[in-house]
Amino acid sequence: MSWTSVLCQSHFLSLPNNPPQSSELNAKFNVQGLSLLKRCKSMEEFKQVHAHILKLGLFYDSFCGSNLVATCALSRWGSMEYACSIFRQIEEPGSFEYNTMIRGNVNSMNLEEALLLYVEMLERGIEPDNFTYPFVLKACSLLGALKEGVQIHAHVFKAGLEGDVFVQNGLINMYGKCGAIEHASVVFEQMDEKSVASWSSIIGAHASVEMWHECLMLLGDMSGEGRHRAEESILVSALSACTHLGSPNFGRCIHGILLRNISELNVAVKTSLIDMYVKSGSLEKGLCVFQNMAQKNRYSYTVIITGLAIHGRGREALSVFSDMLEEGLAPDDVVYVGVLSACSHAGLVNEGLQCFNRLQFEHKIKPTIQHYGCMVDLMGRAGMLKGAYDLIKSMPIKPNDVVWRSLLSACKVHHNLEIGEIAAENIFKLNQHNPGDYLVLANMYARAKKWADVARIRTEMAEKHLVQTPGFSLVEANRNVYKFVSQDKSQPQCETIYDMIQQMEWQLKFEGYTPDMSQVLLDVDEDEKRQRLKHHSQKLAIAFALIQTSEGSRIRISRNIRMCNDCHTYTKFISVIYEREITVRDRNRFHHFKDGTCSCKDYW
DNA sequence: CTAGGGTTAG
Repeated sequence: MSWTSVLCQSHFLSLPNNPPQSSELNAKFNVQGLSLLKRCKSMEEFKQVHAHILKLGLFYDSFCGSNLVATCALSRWGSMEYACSIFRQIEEPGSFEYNTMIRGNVNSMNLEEALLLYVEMLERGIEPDNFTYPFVLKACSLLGALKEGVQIHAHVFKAGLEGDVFVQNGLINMYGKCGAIEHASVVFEQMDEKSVASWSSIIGAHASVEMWHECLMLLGDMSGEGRHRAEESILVSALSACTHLGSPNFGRCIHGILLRNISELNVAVKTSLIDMYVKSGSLEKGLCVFQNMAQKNRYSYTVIITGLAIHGRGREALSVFSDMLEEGLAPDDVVYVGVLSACSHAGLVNEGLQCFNRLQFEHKIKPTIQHYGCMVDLMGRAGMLKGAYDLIKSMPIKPNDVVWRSLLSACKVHHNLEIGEIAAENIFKLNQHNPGDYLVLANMYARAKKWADVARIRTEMAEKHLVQTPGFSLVEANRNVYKFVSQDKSQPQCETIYDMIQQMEWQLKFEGYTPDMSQVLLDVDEDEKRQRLKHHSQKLAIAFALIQTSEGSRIRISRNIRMCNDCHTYTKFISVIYEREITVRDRNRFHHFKDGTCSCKDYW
């Protein structure tokens, strides 16, 4: 039996021990050896084949050698170290060998190594080609190495490859990941022939620097061109844009596109969908998608837990969290932010404290500033002001304005001027000068009848030219969004709205509502205060929606700032009197008013 | 004669 036929029988263990003598046989061996190589299914098997080839003295055939490296570097079971050791034995590696090694290193995230190989290649006078650049660019993008990326871009020009579509895509990604979005756009715009990958890259790049509006514009441009159909990755970026822009209508359109074009949505897409629905107010839709997911991962659990949290459904959030642990998924810091904020929004003090302990001691996560923020919030809302303050003082990281602001607003709710002053002072010390914080402090002084301090704060505000951003409420009706500010008279139906307010007021009184003026900051008499309170933006928006939308339909309102206590109570009454579900979204969470109660259980 | 190119969520 000749040795070649033994080889053809495919088992390397039957390789002969005597190397063939003639060069013709040697060449034949390479063909057989190669097919053998390619059939390897594990590193173990591969090493044995390799040993045999070495023993047969056939290694230095460059074709076979290259394939050895390629197989070892690129297959799923490959080992980069081993590939490297073979690579280093090749006397004159060419661009194929370097490309292979660079790619293998990028795949296994040895990014610096990949770049070093690229440099070595240049030093040895080996010309990188159109397959080299996409990989080294990817290494730069994963490293966020803008400086190196720019250099490589220069090399691309020198090599005359700036028109290669794959190189261009690589450049767009590299610039995008390094945050140099203008450069990414320049490359993109200069492309003659854009591929779907180019669109995906440029849209993803805009998403990664949070240019949400541009994301959606680009998607529009792409569809307008009509040459490429949006694929999953693009739509994930677009969904994320909708979520951040709070644009549920557009989000629903994208859901439609997905359903029409893609048969089975992947985990990433479903996760973005859930996030979009939940953050734009449709918790139920989000839950529905979540429950229909065959496989879930950390991301999916995070969005649903965070979603339940912002809707005030703390208990359910905790139960989903325990499902997650039961599934064997390890929680990370982000999931815990969701869990803790769920506790804080729902007033689950003991559970929150317990989770904070588990996070540190069971799951060995170092609490971040956000976790501390949640805990301060949790304790503060529950009236444990001293505890919250002590926690801040004991933090191993420097507290930021967000943490102090949580404490400040807790002090406002629980009327603790002493700690409130400390909190405010610390915010100002961080060079944060938000009119809102000054006003909260002024309000607390006013309540304590410390008029001199009120005046002092007001002068300070004037000196710093701080003007409070006016609160507004957005409401959807007749497929349009209408904006109301307090005391708004700019709407054409203004009179009807104010008449409606009168009518509502009458009914409210009948049901036992009394205006709560404690949060009106203006220095005016009681009558004037009462008058002002009546026409807060949210009330105008509700009146408008009651007139404009069909009976029994849900009213959705978005606000830029928290609503005052009075608007909260008022809306509860309206929900029962007019039999409407009303959803109000403020900066942090959703309030669902129904049958006279709010999902936040007056705890927000 | 060889391998190979982009991207996705909290």
